[in-house]
Amino acid sequence: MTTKSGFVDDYLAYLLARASHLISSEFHVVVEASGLSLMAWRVMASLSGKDALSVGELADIVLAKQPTVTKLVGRMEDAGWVKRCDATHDKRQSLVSLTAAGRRKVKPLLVLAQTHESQVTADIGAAEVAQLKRALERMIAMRG
Amino acid sequence: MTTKSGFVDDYLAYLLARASHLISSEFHVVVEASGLSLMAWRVMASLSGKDALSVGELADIVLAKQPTVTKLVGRMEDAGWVKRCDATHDKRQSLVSLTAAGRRKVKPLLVLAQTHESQVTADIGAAEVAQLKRALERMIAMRG
DNA sequence: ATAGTTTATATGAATATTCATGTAAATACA
DNA sequence: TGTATTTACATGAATATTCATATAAACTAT
Repeated sequence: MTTKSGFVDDYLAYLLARASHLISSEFHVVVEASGLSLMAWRVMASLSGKDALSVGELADIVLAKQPTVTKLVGRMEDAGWVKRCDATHDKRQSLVSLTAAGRRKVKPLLVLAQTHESQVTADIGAAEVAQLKRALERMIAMRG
Repeated sequence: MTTKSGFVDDYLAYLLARASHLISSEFHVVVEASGLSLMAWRVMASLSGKDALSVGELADIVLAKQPTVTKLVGRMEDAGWVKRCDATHDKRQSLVSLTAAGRRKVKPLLVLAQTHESQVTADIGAAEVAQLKRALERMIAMRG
């Protein structure tokens, strides 16, 4: 059931939060089926492209606080999905990267994420989604 | 700094999460200045229009799990912002409503939220925001 | 009405997040 | 260069969230 509430209904911040939650939740089912948390998935997806990212960069990307990411990465390290190494140029930084096992783990999820997005796009309309993305990107670029 | 990452960059779920987080964070500063958590603000904003909402309805609206809301409402009750009463028709339900103090507390925030949204709209463009809202509403209506 | 099922909320234990702070490395500048 | 400041990360304590489950009320079908 989708309950409507007076104030929040037409409030941009709420519409964004609700739409985000909705889309994430759908894929969350797939993610959890593979034994990862939503946050762990975000970390691994973020690392997939790159060679490595610092804890601070990861925190920015996955929208969590630094201590949260430090501990999340610790758990993921224990699980064997990521590894850390100290940066050579800036020895304060802790660089996080996927292990071979991590890459194997996340690979099918990247495909499934694309599939999910394609389904959303099919439901809503390619033009509409493209427009929505542009609007979101502009918003992020402008205020981020 | 806004770090970009290969995969997540153009991923709809991520753009939504990032935009949502961005907008919420901006207003979060205002909310915290008044001594409320983001979740407490959501609850109080949701209750502002209505006479009362059940714990389940609130959980749906504020995008949290039911036990989370039960405990959040408990804390807010201790703080004096909301009160509970048992529903007459369905005695399983616990109906939550704002106290007089809660209404006084949230009233200025509702105004500030409008102000904030107006600022975002001014920055991004009224037409663009209207279009964005429509897209989000359709998405929510279709898949919610 | 009765038994079985579903639904709404509460609660304790486990887990995750956050705040405040500490440490060490980098940077600024006197 | 030496000292002050800032930055990046880690960590322990406090807080919040979630999972699993319990309870009680409402429905369903007989």
